[in-house]
Amino acid sequence: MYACLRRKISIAEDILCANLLHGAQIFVLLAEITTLAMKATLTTISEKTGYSVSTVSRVLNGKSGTCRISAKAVEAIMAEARRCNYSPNSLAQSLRTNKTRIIGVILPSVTNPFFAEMSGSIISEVKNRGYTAIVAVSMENEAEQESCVAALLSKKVEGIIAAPCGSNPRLFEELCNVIPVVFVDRFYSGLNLPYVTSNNYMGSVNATVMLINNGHRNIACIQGSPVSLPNKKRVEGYLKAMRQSGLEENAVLVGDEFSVQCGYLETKLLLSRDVRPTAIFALSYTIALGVMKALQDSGLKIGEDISLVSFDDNVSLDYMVPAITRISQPVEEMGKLATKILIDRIENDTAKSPQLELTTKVIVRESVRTILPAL
Amino acid sequence: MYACLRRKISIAEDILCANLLHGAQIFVLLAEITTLAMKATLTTISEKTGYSVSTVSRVLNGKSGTCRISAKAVEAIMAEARRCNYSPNSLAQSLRTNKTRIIGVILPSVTNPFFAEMSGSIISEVKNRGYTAIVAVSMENEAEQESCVAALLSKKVEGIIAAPCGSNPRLFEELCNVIPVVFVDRFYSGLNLPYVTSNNYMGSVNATVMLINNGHRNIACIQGSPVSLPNKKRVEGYLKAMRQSGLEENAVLVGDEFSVQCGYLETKLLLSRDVRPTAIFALSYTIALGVMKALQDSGLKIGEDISLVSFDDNVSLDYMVPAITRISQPVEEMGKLATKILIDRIENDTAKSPQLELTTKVIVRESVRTILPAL
DNA sequence: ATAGTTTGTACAAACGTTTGAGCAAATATG
DNA sequence: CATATTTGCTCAAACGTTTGTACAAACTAT
Repeated sequence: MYACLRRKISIAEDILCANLLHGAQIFVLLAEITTLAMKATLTTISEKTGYSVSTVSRVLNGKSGTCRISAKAVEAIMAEARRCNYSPNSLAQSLRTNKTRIIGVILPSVTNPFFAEMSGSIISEVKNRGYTAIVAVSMENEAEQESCVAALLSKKVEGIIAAPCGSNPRLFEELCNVIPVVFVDRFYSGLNLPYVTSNNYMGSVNATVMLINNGHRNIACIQGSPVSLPNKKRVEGYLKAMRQSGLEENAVLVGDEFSVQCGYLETKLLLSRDVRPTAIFALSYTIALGVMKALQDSGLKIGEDISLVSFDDNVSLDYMVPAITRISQPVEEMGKLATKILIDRIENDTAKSPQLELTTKVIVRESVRTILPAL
Repeated sequence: MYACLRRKISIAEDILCANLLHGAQIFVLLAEITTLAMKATLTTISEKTGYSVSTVSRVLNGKSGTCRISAKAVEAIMAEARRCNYSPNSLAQSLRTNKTRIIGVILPSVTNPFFAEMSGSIISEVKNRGYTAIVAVSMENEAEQESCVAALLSKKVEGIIAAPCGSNPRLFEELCNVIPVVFVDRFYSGLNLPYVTSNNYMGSVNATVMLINNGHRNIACIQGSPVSLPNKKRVEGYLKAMRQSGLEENAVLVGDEFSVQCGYLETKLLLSRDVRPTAIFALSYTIALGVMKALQDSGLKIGEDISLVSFDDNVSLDYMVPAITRISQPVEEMGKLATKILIDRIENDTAKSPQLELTTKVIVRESVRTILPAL
């Protein structure tokens, strides 16, 4: 670990041997390097200043006031700490105090733009609160998710923020007996744990109603993974809106995965049906990309020949031709809120653990055509 | 921290009080919960089994073979460890062994798709090697970057992978005296440290030559942050290719930031010039998005009225109309290699620390028009 | 039977902190 | 001047590991 340093010292020693005449000067060099090499601890500071380790500790923790420490001692200790660039050993601190100030984050992915933004927002908020985040990736794989939890626990994280994968709540059911857990985006309705998600149901209702209001009757919906709770809610919203408008007969629900390929294939199939949909509601950004590809293949123009609405916001959707109308979730806010809830609970056992649904927003662009009612 | 558990126990006690008659049954419940509550340590296992802490430690570390431990002891200890769900306390281990098996990652952002993919690849590779990654975000801010380093050091990371921001190498110059450092994507040419980047220079040459071979003479280049080394290399490549074809007079280099806005504004300005470029080379994905927006504003059709090539790959570029020709970097491989180099160096002081440039690839789509030479 | 070897285990120190308790010396109070 | 209080500090234990050393007991060889 300190290889470079050792190398440097060994070089210094070589120089020393080769230059015995200039001993004094060399010693300065060696002293400097040694300062760096000698990782400062309370003990080294204690030895240098002549104060006990406990006094040094209290001074460096700013307890000089409450613990009656002389100004002289404070000054000497602070000076030495600065000189040797002291930084406390978190490991020892944590071991002693039983607080690591680390929180674990489990996400299914970190490249998917939605979760990328989520992780960015969590990392930054966690840091703001003086904690450190360790983010682990489950890859939508329950076994992997379990291994993430194990890894985080052995690092003694004080709490976990998770967008769980799979439908079996067992892991988290046990986990929440050990440390505080907050879900984000996804959650298990069976577990009465705090979560922050967006109102997927209403977002989906709004999208569908918008299409209906624009004259669409045959609206197909391409869903992602059916076990995902947000997906379920979106599907519910779609079906509800269709039913409410007496269009339940026309509802077409296909798809089984949040992927470009799923969007692509399902669109191909939709286009070969007897009754072609006039609008497609893609339940994720990736699915929408697949839809767009398939429509291009068929030479259909979005916003003219067929309409498209996508769930999830992504800056690139504004650069498509035409720009894609979509439902956006307050991703950043979700991350920040989840972090806040978790840390509040860590620091205060009695803090409330709410279950929040933030509102989604329709971002209107040009991918929805208005169909005039046939008279 | 153990609030939920305490609550559960307290509930259990309530039940106990209320049901003294069914004592036996209740005790089982309490025992179960207590098992969970009592965080297993070497000491607890030692007490339960009657073997000393050292024996327990050796057994659980698989040293029973080399340390002559009886099969009986191994069995008893393993059984108890399983029963109480023992998991070693990493903090104590690390404190004792001076190895944390944590590596720090410093990236300028984690939402930018390039770095999102990078972080995903690093996190996964780090985990494969049995380590844990802590990723910190510098937000392209040198002060923040310094605070990231401090945070990581206090967590006693064993090495750092960084895509540094800013142009001052001081921080990393000092850092590399303390722990191994590997740069990824960006690096400081003044520091002789290992890095993994892609051949930005050749990628840029190739892109420019392709445009020239397609008959373009007025090729504008929109750069990102001029202090960024990859940016510099790309600019060099562009200029080199232009010069080599005797087009140095035609070279137009604008821009100063990797952002959508920069791409947008610079394109607006380019279009208002006396000599309009027939092709634009955007040095990043975000810049390309801005370019596309500006071109749409002006009613110019990409691939017909004007050509566009972008640096960086992004799946959404295939869904633009037309799909955008681009230079792709092996992002995932860069992350994996950097991780491998770092961990090899951590585990083996004498491991080599190479400086790698992976090759870029041209992904040909439909955004480049062939201009026939005027005779 | 004696000496030598092997086997199985325990002891104790160390890693760097934090923190309650203790204790002289200095100061204040009567 | 004797007693009480305050001041400024130190001691020592503890957190959960790892690991070098020590040491009986059980064998083996003579």
